[in-house]
Amino acid sequence: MISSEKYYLQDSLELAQSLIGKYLVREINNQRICGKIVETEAYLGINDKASHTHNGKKTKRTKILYKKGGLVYVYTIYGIYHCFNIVANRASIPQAVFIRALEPVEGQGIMENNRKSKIRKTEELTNGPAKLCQALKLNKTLYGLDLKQGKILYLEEGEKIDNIVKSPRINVDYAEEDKNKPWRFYEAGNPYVSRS
DNA sequence: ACATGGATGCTT
DNA sequence: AGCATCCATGTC
Repeated sequence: MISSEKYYLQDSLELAQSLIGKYLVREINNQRICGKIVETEAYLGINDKASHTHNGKKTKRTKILYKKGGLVYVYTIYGIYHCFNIVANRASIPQAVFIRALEPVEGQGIMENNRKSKIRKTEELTNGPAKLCQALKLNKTLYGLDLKQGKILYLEEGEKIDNIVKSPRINVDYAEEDKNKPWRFYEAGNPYVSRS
C-alpha cells in the first residue's frame, strides 16, 4: 500500500507518469477488485485552461482540489457517468490526475457484474474513465477519501513500466492553447488504453 | 456519426 | 429561474 504523503504531493505532471503501472485497489464486502493504471492525464490547475480550477475557480464540486494530494476527486459527467481523479500537489495548488484506463488484475467477474452494459470483449471492462468507475464502483460517496488511509480504496506498488507514451489529452477541445499539450500518458501497446 | 443524460456553474 | 456546457459511452 502506498501511504507516503510525499508521493501525492508531487506536481500533477510527475504524479500522472508515476501512476502508470500502479495498482488501484477497491475493497467491497471484503472482496478485492484491482486494476493496473495504464492511462492518465495531468490537470495542472490555475494556469491550465482544461482544468476545472483554471483561474482559481473554486466551487462546491472543485473545492477538494485545493486540499493536499492523495484525496479522491470524483465528479459526474454528462449527467450519467462518473470520472475518477487523484488530487495532486500541496494544499492550495489545485491539481489532479485523471485516471482514464485500467487493466484488470483481480476481480474481473465482479467488474463485469458492476458494468451496466453487456461486455463483449474484456477490454471493454475498464478501457475508459467512466467504464472503470462502474467496474470499481467509484462514485461520489468516495469524494474526498484519503487514499493514504488504505481503506476501501488505495494504491499498491504494481509494475515498473518502461515504455510510456505522451500525447494530447482527450476531449478538451475547449482548452484553446492547452488542448494540444502532451499531458496524457499511457503504457505503449496496452490493449486497455481507451480508444482515441 | 449520433443520441443519450442530468449535474454543474454561470447568467439573469 | 433558465440555459449552455460537459476530463463519455453505446449503438448506430
